Amino acid sequence: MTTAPPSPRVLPHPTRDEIRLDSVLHALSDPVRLRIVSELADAEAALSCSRFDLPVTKSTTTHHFRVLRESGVIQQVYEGTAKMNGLRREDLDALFPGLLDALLVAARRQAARDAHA
Amino acid sequence: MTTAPPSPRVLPHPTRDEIRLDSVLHALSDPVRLRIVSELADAEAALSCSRFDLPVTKSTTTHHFRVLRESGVIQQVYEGTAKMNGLRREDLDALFPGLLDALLVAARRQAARDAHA
DNA sequence: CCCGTACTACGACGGCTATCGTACGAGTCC
DNA sequence: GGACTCGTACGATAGCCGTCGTAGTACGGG
Repeated sequence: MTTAPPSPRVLPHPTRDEIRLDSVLHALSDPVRLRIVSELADAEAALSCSRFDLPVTKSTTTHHFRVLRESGVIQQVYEGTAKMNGLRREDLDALFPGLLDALLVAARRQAARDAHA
Repeated sequence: MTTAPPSPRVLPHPTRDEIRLDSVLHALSDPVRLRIVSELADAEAALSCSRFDLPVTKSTTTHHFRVLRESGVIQQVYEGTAKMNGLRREDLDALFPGLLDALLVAARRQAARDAHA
């Protein structure tokens, strides 16, 4: 058809220079997204979206992953039907040294406090 | 009078245990508030609200300071007509070691990038 | 006592956003 | 081709939030 058939199989990511601290913090200020990032960091490898057991529906999950991608926190690539997610650790460390690690430690501590409750 | 005379001169703060990472990150995800925290860290001493030159009205300023206080990021005490603000560095460092420093460095780097733009 | 300064309280408004359901497209496997 | 899985797009909804203006309170000084 006349309709341009733009294969939406490639996803837009911000370049390293386009990553903004405000956006990163906003992305991480949601409990669901913080949890995603924590699990991703523990995995040390790219995970498909469906590998996460989140307390929201699939629609909402898609939304959260997009927020993380558009803020530059994660990288997403299609692999067959699955979409693999990986932390953009290099970029984040280069831009904001120590921040990601501190955030991950903080998230772990908060989770521990919550468990003890 | 019969009216309980609750001197509103003392402000409610969360205890250290009540400080939540989600709330802290949310508080810091606003550019205005991040800027307040940066200036506060540079000052190394308590500052009155009016010491800040922010691009919002006084009403909004009050709002932002309240968010920071209620999330546990800053401490506020009245001193005459002024309200002095200080970072809760000890509490934050105890709860989330390294986080505040990493955030301050990140904020400084982001500001530098913005200036070069 | 009156005024000025510092900050607050309240209400309003517009915009963002987390959530969902449903309908759909892209790949894989039989 | 047909069915199944993974993920998307779109619309709707409800709640939160940043912003403001105005009116008001608390404190200190003349």
